[in-house]
Formats: sequence, structure tokens, C-alpha cells
Amino acid sequence: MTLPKLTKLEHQIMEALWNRGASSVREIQEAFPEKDRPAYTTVQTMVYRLEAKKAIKRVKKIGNAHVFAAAISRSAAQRRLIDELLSFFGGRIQPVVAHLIESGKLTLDDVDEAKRALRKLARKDKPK
Amino acid sequence: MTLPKLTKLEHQIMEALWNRGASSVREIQEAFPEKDRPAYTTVQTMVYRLEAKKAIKRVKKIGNAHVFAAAISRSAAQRRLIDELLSFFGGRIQPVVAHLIESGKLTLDDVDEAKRALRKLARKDKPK
DNA sequence: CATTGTCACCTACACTTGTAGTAGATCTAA
DNA sequence: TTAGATCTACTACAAGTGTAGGTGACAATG
Repeated sequence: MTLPKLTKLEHQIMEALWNRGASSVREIQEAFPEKDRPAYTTVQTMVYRLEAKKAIKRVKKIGNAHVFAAAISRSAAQRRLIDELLSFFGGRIQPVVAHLIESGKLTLDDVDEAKRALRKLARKDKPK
Repeated sequence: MTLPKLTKLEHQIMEALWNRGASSVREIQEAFPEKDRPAYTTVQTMVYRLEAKKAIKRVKKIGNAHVFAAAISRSAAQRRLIDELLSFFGGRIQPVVAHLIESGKLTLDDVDEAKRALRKLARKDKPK
């Protein structure tokens, strides 16, 4: 597995690392909203598991504390999430888009922007 | 919880019910691709769990076998999946759309179709 | 240097998910 | 009517996930 599968909480840890850059367990823990912040050792456990999965790595040591950094990119992790969702839909985006529209989360502006992005991509790809 | 959270396998069971309509455990099991088809009792367990979650219900009995039917709509379940994904992205669709484009899964046609759907929606919602 | 707070590391545990076996009820066909 | 097929209902269990306590090492400070 090139990209490890991450659980919800693991994702939140990664999120902290992506946002803050290399951090200690304590820093990651404190990045959680004070309301529903897991115990220090809970975060620590997840950090260890992420390390075992090679999603993060120890980059240095400050005092006796280890400092961890993401070893996989946010982009790659996000891609994986989306691919997983799509697999639920048989790989077809249409129903996904339909739901986004229905829920009012996809606006005309979003669509226009997507269109621009696609055109740009087309110009870059076609004239090979 | 109005809408129960479904696991991957539970989703597959639901999929069978949505596709085939009310079915017995055996029928659901046989709806799985022969390659990697779970044991009868595995499906049965999931069916029981789905029943406990009120996602399906017993509608009748044929012989000594119960027949189950979906109690939640595919659409509602799909919506939930998407909302869950979006929550990972802080509720913002833009990065989702960006990834769909990058992975080549979102085409210009898809976008145009989405646009038409949105315009239609706008016409229906605004004049009121 | 002794105390106090922090951290690492190990261990534990309950809950969820996927997987399936077993025992006994029930149906069905000969 | 009885033996085999099928089903239900119950039980079990390993892996994964979230949660955290305990113990000893280490650092900072009076």
C-alpha cells in the first residue's frame, strides 16, 4: 500500500501536522478544539500508529520530546478519500455531483470555476 | 440519529436491497459477485445489524425465510456519505471538485450537466 | 541535588466491523 | 413421514479504532 488508509482521528492528527508543520505530540493535542480534545496519551497513541503506517516520521528531538512531520501529502490523502467515496458510487461522479447540487453546496460559481479549470487542463493536455 | 451510519459491507447489503427490492438473506448473499462473496451467515449478521439500526425491516415471510426491505432511501444514505466526506474538507466543496478534476473523473460534460441542473433549480426556487 | 512536571513507552480495554460456526426449528420432496 | 435442505437465532472471535492509565526516564528550576 503506497498510501495508508487513515481513520477519522488519524486524519485529524494529520490535519494538525499539515496546518502547523512539524509538531510534538503536545502541540498536536493542543491543536484540537478545547471542547472534545482527546487526552495526551490518546493523541500519542494515534501518532505512534501513524508512524507505524509511515504516514508521519520523527524529524528531530527537542528536549526529550520528539517532533513529528507528515510523510504523506494532504493532497494525496484527500485524493484517497475521494476515491473511496467514488467507489461507493461505482466510480461514477454523476450522483455525487447531483447530491452536491441538491444539498445546495455546489454553486454556479463553483461550476464555472471547475469549467475554467477543465478548459485550462484541456489546452495543456491536448496539444501534445 | 435519524440516519444510521453504515459501514462498507452494510452499504453493499443496502445496495442489493435497493437494486433488487425486498429480498431474503439468501438472495442478498447471491447478489454479491461470486468472487468474494461472504458466507451466508456473514450476510445474515449484517442484515440483523442493519435491522437493529432500523435501516431495513422485515416485510414478510416466505416459507420459513424472512424477506427484508430497505427502510432508508438510497438517496438519503448517499447524501450522508457525501456530507461525511465534506466534513473532512471542512464543508468546503472546492477542494473536492479540484480533486475530481485532477483525477480526470470530472468531465466538461459533467460540469455542463451540473450547470443545467443548477439553472433549473434556480428557476424553481427564486420565483416565489 | 532534590523536587516537580513533562514525555516516552507499554499496556489495557471496550466498541465496531467483518467473518463465520453451531444448534435447533422448519420446510420440502420422496 | 422422515431425511435432507434451508433458515433462524445465537455465539464467537480477530482485527481495527478510540480512549486512556501507569511507570520510569528526563529536564528544568529552586
